[in-house]
Amino acid sequence: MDCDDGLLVTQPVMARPSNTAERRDQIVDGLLSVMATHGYEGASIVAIGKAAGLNPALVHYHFDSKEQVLLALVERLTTAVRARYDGRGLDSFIDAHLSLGPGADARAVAAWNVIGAEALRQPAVRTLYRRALATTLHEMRRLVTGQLKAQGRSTRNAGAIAAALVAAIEGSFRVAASAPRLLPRGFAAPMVKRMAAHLIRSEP
Amino acid sequence: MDCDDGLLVTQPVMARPSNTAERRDQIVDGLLSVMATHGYEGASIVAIGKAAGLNPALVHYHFDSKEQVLLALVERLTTAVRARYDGRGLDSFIDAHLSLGPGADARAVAAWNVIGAEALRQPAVRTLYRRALATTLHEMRRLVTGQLKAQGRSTRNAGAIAAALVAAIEGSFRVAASAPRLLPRGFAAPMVKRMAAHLIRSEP
Amino acid sequence: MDCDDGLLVTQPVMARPSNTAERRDQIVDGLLSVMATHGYEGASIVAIGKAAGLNPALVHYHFDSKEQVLLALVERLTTAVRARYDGRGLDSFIDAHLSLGPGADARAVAAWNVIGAEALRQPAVRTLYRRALATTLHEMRRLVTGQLKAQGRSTRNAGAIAAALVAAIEGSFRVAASAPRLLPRGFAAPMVKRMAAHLIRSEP
Amino acid sequence: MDCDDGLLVTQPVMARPSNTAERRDQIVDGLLSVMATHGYEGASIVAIGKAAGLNPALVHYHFDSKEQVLLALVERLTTAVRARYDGRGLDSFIDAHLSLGPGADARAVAAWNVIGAEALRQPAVRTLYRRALATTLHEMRRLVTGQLKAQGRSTRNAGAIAAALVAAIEGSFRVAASAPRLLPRGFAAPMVKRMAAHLIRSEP
DNA sequence: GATGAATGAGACTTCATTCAT
DNA sequence: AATGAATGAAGTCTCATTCAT
Repeated sequence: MDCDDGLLVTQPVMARPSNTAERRDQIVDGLLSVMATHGYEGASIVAIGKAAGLNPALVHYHFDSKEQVLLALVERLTTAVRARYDGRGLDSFIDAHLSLGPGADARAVAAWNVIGAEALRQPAVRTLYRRALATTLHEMRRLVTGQLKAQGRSTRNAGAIAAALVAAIEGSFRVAASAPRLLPRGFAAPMVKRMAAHLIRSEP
Repeated sequence: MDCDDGLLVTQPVMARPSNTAERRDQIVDGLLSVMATHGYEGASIVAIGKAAGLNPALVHYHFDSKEQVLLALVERLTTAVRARYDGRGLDSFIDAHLSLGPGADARAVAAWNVIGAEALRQPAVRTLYRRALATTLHEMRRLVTGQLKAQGRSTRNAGAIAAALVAAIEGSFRVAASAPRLLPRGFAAPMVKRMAAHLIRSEP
Repeated sequence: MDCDDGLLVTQPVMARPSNTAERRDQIVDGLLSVMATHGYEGASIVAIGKAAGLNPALVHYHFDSKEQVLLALVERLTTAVRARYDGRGLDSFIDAHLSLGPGADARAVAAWNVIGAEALRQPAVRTLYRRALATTLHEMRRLVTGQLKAQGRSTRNAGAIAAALVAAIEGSFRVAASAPRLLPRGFAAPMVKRMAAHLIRSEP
Repeated sequence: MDCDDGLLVTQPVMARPSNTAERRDQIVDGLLSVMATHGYEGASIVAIGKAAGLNPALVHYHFDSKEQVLLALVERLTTAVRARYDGRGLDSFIDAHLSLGPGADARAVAAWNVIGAEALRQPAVRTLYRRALATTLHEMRRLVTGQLKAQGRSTRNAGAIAAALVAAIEGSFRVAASAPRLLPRGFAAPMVKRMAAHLIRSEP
């Protein structure tokens, strides 16, 4: 039988199991909810706490600042998109972004718009947001170039085509979040995929 | 002793000529500038005043509230787009929105994104923003339907095509405002026009 | 009769006379009072406002931050001492610091102690506090050296003598503020002057 | 199975040997360190814990409140001075306070200043601080009176002389803590001893 | 019209303290 | 004894708005 003589007792036993990961998730989710419906200005710490079902002061126990919560949310959203993409080509990539399947989340779409606006104000957010856009643009261009080459076409306009497709995706979020009732249901993914096909096919 | 030279006879004697219209313009322009660079949260009354070169207290002399300034800005932006459209068809409509000519205003593009986000929080803004989107969608659909008919095609998908084109326009704003250096210069208008042509031509 | 044609009307008339100087004085005085009795931690903005008879929010209208108020107080105290010194020699210098005359202010004495402690925490306070000490030390040394020379004595120890005298002065504040009832009234100035005379006279 | 080797038989079986005394010392030392460099405001429980190398929550296990830690520190400092005094006369008493020997501790000097300021705010601290001052004053007066009598002089001014000497001691702390580089090294003890000798010798 | 001052509400954040493991 | 989590109070500061000149 092991006899602990107390010499290593200073940092043992994990007196209380940590639930930080879980709580952080809750809080980020609270921010997501509030932001999707009330914008970033409306997302006060108190509101976040309420949405998360937690005491507002806990937010600052698990995050250093409100900005950190927002950054965590940005990462969650970008990670989620990446997770939906299975690497199987342009159409799949578009679908992953427009999230037509069960992963669809209206809150995420609305929040993404708010983040785009908040990127103006908070340099750290801007950095993450731009990085996300850059990553998307880069991958889109790679996929477009691939298809162009496969069809023996010029890749001169690959950049512009990729940019236009990303714009169409981002714009679909915008429009969908702001005026959901004005739009045909599920118009986005098929249309963007058609756009992609046409733009590629019409290159020389 | 009368110092008024009498040219402005509709004003009561001794009164200064009203400069309200001019001041309101200055203030709205101040909001536009600040919002484009610091978001709506960063657009305090003091900041607006500074950007407008006016004493901040004047803002509340000429507007009842900060929200009123924002509404005036929304109207100015939508009016400007409408003014650029000469009514000569789909391409002209797209150009008017993507404002490639001398009317281009990076501030307006950025501000429009912020307004889209702020629409979540302020019902009055939401109303104007949705109305602007609805107007654009409606006109776009009219133009698309016109071209489809002119080419003897089905108009069943006119709504989805219009929505996709508007999304591409709005998305171009978004992407352009957030990551101007990642994009080919002036990619937007030609690409969206190509998209429009292809989508229409591929309808049965 | 002068007829103002309105061209220079943009920044005229001083619509409302500024009372900032007066208010700032009130606020600094409020801090002085609170700090003397409740230390710096007890000097919340609300407490300062109450002591000054002003709305607490006004503090931030007239000062950028609480630290600025403290800095203004430090400057007021050092200026007051300098103002009491008429430049007439060592004894006069000592009297100016120990403020035996009508300029005496128990609050200032207590506050000076608190400032000395707060200098540890706030670099800006530390800078001012040290500068004040340095100025006093420098002048004290000049005066001591003058007397030593006048008496044909070595000035080798002038620095140590000056330091000891300044220490005695500062210590008198400390002791007086903390235990006023334990001390003989008005003991400080005569004793420090006697110390000065003796230390000088006993140099070789 | 018993792991306790039985050496600490006064403890209940299986219990850890108490380390409370040691932990309390660590915590008091943590406060001393933090307070010397960051003042009392900067001495949060977290900061104390970090300085002590302990989990912050332990502070409240070993002390009822933060104030109790401060009181323990005050007692430690006063006890230390008393311990350095060997009861052999005025010079020895002065040396004990100015702690020129190996007992010197810059942290203690700085902390003592902070305690003097904090005495304004916390009645319990004030009590201890005043008691310490009173004890020092009382002993100093006893020593001064003794020397005066031994030299056949009037003891009328003994109180003022003692007060001035205590002031010089306390002031040396102040000045030393705030502007160490402006002062001749080790100036304090010799100068105060010289002051004492002169003041006594010049009494009638 | 113009402007300095004033105010009440509310934001984020820190912190001593208590609780639960 | 030790430690992660939780909480309520309070602090500084910002801001839209109103007031007074």
